[in-house]
Amino acid sequence: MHIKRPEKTRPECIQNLLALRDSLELLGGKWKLLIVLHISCRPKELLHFKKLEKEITGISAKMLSKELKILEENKIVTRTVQNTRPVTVTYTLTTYGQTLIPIADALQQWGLHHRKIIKGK
Amino acid sequence: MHIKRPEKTRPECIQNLLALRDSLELLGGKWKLLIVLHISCRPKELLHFKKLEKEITGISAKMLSKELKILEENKIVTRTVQNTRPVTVTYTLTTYGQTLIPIADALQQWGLHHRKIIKGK
DNA sequence: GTAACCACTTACCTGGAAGTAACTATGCAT
DNA sequence: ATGCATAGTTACTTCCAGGTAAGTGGTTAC
Repeated sequence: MHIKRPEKTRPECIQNLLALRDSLELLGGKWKLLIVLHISCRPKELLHFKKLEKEITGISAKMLSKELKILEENKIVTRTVQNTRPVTVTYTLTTYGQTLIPIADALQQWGLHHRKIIKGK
Repeated sequence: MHIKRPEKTRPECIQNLLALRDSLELLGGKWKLLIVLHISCRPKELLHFKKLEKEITGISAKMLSKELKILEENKIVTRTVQNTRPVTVTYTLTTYGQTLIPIADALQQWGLHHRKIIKGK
């Protein structure tokens, strides 16, 4: 008699869809992962507020400020005031925030591939 | 003499931020990754439109229909009309769509962890 | 013939995401 | 005292993702 293979239903993954909702709620917007990836990619000299604003094409000071505040509240970035003149503020990823890098990278790679599939077609 | 270590700036990743924007534009909404994960987790019998609508808590027929259409246009899901009475329509992930599963899983895991860090605190 | 089921679609509406522009506060330079 | 730089904030506005509710078209069951 033929033993039925279990359907590959991955039941474990369904239980915690709330977790995916949480992630999407926090990170699903237009800017947050972009900011995280930017910070992860840049040398220290480019992590000032003004530099980020210039380098992240299209973002406004208002959005950058707002998003950074949320990221800070969620322990993803650290805000550090430097005693330069005029004062500058640098933003860096926390160790915890660095756990987002593989995810952002993966999404980026996927997007790169997707371009070829969809737009290159 | 001490040899200076290169800053870990990962310059390669900055070039293609457009790709991340693309991914976020397509997948950054409230429902798409949730739908993908749902389809990936469910046995065939639960992949009908009506079943999906019931199982994905909070989604409306309108949103489900709209999102599935976009996913189909992007070659992520396949729409199959079954000749049952009344006709049912099943949605499955394409091979290409399956490349999103690791990403959705990773985001889900991250969200699970994040709950503990932020809300459990 | 009417009621029920499936798979949507259409019309209408609203809250919040996001944009623009101007403004604040602080300190330095000339 | 005027101008410039950093790091934001505030006020005003627009737009659209997403919600609600009702309707459509096809088929079967009674």
